[in-house]
Amino acid sequence: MLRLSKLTDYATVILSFMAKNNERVCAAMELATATGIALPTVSKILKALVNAKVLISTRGAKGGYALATVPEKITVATIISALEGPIAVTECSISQQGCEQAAGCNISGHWNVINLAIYNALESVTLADMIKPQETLIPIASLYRLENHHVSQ
Amino acid sequence: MLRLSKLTDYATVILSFMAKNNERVCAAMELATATGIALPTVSKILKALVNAKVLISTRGAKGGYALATVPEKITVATIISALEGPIAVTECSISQQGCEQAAGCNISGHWNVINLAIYNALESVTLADMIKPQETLIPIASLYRLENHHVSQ
DNA sequence: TTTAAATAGGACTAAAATAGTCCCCAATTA
DNA sequence: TAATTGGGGACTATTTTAGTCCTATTTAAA
Repeated sequence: MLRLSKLTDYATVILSFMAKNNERVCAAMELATATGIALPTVSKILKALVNAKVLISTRGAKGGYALATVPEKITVATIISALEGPIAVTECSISQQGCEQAAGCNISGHWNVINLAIYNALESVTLADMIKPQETLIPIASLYRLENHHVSQ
Repeated sequence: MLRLSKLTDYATVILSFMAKNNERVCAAMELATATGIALPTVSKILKALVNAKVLISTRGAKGGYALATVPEKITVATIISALEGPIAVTECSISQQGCEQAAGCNISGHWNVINLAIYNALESVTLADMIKPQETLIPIASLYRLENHHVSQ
């Protein structure tokens, strides 16, 4: 299904909330309450986002988290990478030493093309876009193409 | 990491082999031998591809599997959908009834934009492309952007 | 008509990845 | 110095994925 993890999904919810309160420093507890996500989970996500330099943290009383930059500069690609590592659809795209199927497989170059296309798509949407009211909502009809290919497995 | 399943990866290897032997009907056993993937696993993948109408099967002695159409018409998006279901990065993109975070989350429309971008990328590469010798190999340098965002988690 | 070869379908087990929780430490402020 | 807040990492539980196996069905050929 080519799915993102739940944690990544949560991260966008948390970051969206923070973007709307742009100036403020938010404590993990506050974010947990605001989003309805359990505190330990929120903490885990925030730590990953700090490591990826998406957020800046302040320790101690009155501490908390704040966006490291403006929402316009935080891309979806960055958020996904922060929680899931590099964006690559196959293992062999990451480890440079090719796969065990080397005999039958010489298609890694093509996966790279696909990776790049996906990366560009993810890089083109920012946190600022995500908190916009959905004027840009796309017509339902165009989504049916996605469903057409579903096969119960 | 936004990763495809191993089975999907195997499927591209199997289909690539078949595309190169275009005319022939291949038995599961033959494909297992050619690709080095275990027979039961190959079988499972072939069944899914038949369900998705990517392959046509013939039962009985001298039976086997053949491509349902020319490699030019089999897209990566179709192959992925066959093994993993619809291409959608978040749960809420699939079930139309929104998520539990409804209060804090009104970004599903934006996920849909992302889904569509990814889908288009996957739809633009065909099985025929994948079996081409890699004249189109992209420069290593352009991939470094992907790695930059890696964060150990 | 029988036998062998092959797929269909689904149940089942094993392995791996993900999600979620918890604890103890470090830093900051009042 | 006490209270508050994040940092880091270990740990458990859950879910998903991978992989195997069994039985039925179909077909070609002996």
